[in-house]
Amino acid sequence: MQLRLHNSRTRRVEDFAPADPRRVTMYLCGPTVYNYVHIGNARGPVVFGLLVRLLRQIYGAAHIVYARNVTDVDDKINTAATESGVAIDVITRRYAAAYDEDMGKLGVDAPDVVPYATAHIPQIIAMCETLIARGHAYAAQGHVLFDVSSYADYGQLSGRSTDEMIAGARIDVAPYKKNPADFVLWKPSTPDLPGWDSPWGRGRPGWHIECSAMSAAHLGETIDIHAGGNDLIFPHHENEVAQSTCAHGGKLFARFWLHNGMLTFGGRKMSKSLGNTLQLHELLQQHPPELLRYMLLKAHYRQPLDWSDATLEQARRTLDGLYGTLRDLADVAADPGPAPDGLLAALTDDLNTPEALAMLARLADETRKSTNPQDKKAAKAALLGAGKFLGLLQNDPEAWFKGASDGVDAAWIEGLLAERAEARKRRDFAASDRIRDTLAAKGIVIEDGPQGARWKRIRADECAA
RNA sequence: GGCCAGGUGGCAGAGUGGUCAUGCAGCGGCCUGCAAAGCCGUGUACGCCGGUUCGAUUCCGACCCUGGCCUCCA
Repeated sequence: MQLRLHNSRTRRVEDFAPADPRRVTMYLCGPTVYNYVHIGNARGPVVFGLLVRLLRQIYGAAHIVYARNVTDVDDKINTAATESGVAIDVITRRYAAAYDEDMGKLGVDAPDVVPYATAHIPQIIAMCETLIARGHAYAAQGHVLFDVSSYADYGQLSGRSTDEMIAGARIDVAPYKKNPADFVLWKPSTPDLPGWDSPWGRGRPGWHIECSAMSAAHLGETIDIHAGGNDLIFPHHENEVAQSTCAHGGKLFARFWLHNGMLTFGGRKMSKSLGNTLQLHELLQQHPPELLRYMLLKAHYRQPLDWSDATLEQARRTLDGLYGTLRDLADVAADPGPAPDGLLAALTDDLNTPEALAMLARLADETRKSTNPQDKKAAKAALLGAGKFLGLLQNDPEAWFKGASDGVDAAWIEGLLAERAEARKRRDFAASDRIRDTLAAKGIVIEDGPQGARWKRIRADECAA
């Protein structure tokens, strides 16, 4: 099955083949750990994490090296530390740990390597020195700046010319810059802020050089796939290309560039500066993690994806349907099978998760409709296998419907159900319906079946309807 | 203003040069004491205007609109 991926570098969907199938390398720009991330920040790790799962399936897990960095030196971290009066390393450790934990809840597999910027200062300094030695960077007043005019292809990835950038530069042009578009590789630090000794005095790295240095350190000079949000194309990825290519004697930096679309909220990009963010950490306390994951896979990764209560509710009902199938067929013994070919076909087609999700619906339908026990079991195994690959449908169906304990006692429910069963046996439907109403008032819905009644929780907003 | 995406049925969201996405919601029916769940059935969808074509939602061009980037940003 040929993997096809949209390459931002060529702006086309292309057949993917790694430079070396025994060592497939991929890098994703990870978080800056100064606070909890918002749900939009989770889209990249989730969708590209799924791509890594696919790569591991195709090439073998032992042949994939996937790095997702942590930026733990940054102005925003310093600001957060100053404002909260908490030490910088406490801040970075706290939010890096929270990030790992929350990603785990979202079903994101751990990367093979998680490089920290502060653990790569020597490599960063060395890369700066190389760039200076090769005439691509210069030192000025304790800074090291990349000389944009030294790299003819600057602007190619983002599709802009250097002239335009200079003409339309809204950035403050520092007096020590040769060219307004030159960007910082290294900058001086003050005694109260994190800093490292360097040939240019005590300082700290600029953001862009960190990713170049870390990807080179762990993945080599040319990597197969570099992924990130499309808001990073310029300047971050453009600068990475410039730094890495120039430091490595013109070698291609990333063969495939993958960019995910933005998550929007109220029609605008979810971002801290706009103030329209929903914290992943909080959402995980309010909703099943799987529901959040489903939401992030619902649209194709390059499309914008709008988050709203309405779409969240739709997604929940869709998952209710799938779990309803699994609950109805709880007595069919089946373990998750291998990922079905159709699922892999959808995913190898530039990670078409909507098609993959449509397939879950078809498999669920097939599972219900199968009359032959063998077919039924096979269909359920396929459904569970497809779900497992996507990181979905692995919970106990009863638990999905009954939810976490939220104040309604299960024993009390069971007692009322027993009472109601007696009433129905007497054909005392008035009493029976009274009990149903009592439970409905608590958000419990009864479903009568051949094996007796079962129940599920619904959300408060459905009670009235 | 420049660069880059995108506009699909009530909603979400794939896809395709000429019979089907899929899900949610709705409607009709079956089942049920009544419901719920499930089942069956159900919808002249492809921003606008031209062009190419036997035929375009799908290709080409113009236009309108939306979003992203151009400054930290997944």
